[in-house]
Amino acid sequence: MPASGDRLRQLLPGGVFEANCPSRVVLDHVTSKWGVLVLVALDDRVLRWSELRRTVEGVSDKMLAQTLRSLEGDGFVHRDVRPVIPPHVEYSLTPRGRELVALLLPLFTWIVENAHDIVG
Amino acid sequence: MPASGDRLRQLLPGGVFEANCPSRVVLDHVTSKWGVLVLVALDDRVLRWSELRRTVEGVSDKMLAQTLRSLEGDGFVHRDVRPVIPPHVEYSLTPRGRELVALLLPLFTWIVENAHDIVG
DNA sequence: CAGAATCCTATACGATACTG
DNA sequence: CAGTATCGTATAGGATTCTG
Repeated sequence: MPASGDRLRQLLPGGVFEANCPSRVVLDHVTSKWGVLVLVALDDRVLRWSELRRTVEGVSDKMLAQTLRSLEGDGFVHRDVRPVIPPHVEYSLTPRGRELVALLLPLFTWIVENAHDIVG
Repeated sequence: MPASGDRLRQLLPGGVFEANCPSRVVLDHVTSKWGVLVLVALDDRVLRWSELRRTVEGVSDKMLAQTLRSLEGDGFVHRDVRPVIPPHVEYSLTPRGRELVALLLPLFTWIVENAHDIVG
């Protein structure tokens, strides 16, 4: 007979709250200031650097580059460089990135829809 | 005939990437360094300060207080103070918090399960 | 166009000490 | 027990400039 709190224990292995749990690293990348926004912006889309820069309003060159490198390093984002002049670079989600964004999107949508009630 | 990118537009109202969109504030609270961890720790549980402190390994007094105040201010967390000595304070999710965590949990679970492949 | 490099600042964060 | 207060630092993050 499951006690309170067991939903968590059923879903999660032990030790997920440990300081050295590898999930903390990934969580930090995804939940970084611009991580969620960039990932959601790439949902079902292929965007160039400049498009991404314009879409995610307020992000600086430095942070966009840093965020994209981090997400690329984790295998969420694919960077496609066309060897032309002027440079043409396209960003898109990898299969793993699509898995992640599929879970991110309901959360993001809920926050968007409820934000006004929450902070207003 | 929906083009690529329309899944996003179907789910989300316009302007969600605008710098002054209120969702940014809520998103920042939830995805703060300790926000997700505290929220998930409270899933289906009522925890006292010291239990929360021990559960979310590595969090400092200051950050736990700050995170809880932020989440309480957004209406995700309920703070129940028993007027006894020594003090007894219990933290739990509000209905709104439970809505949020219901969406957070699949994401968190996926990250935990895949973290090893991603950073390993 | 797509960044890298540099510089600078705000603040997020942690450690410690203290208190009703 | 459940915090607050103070202090110090690291680093996240922004503005600007430069380049293949």
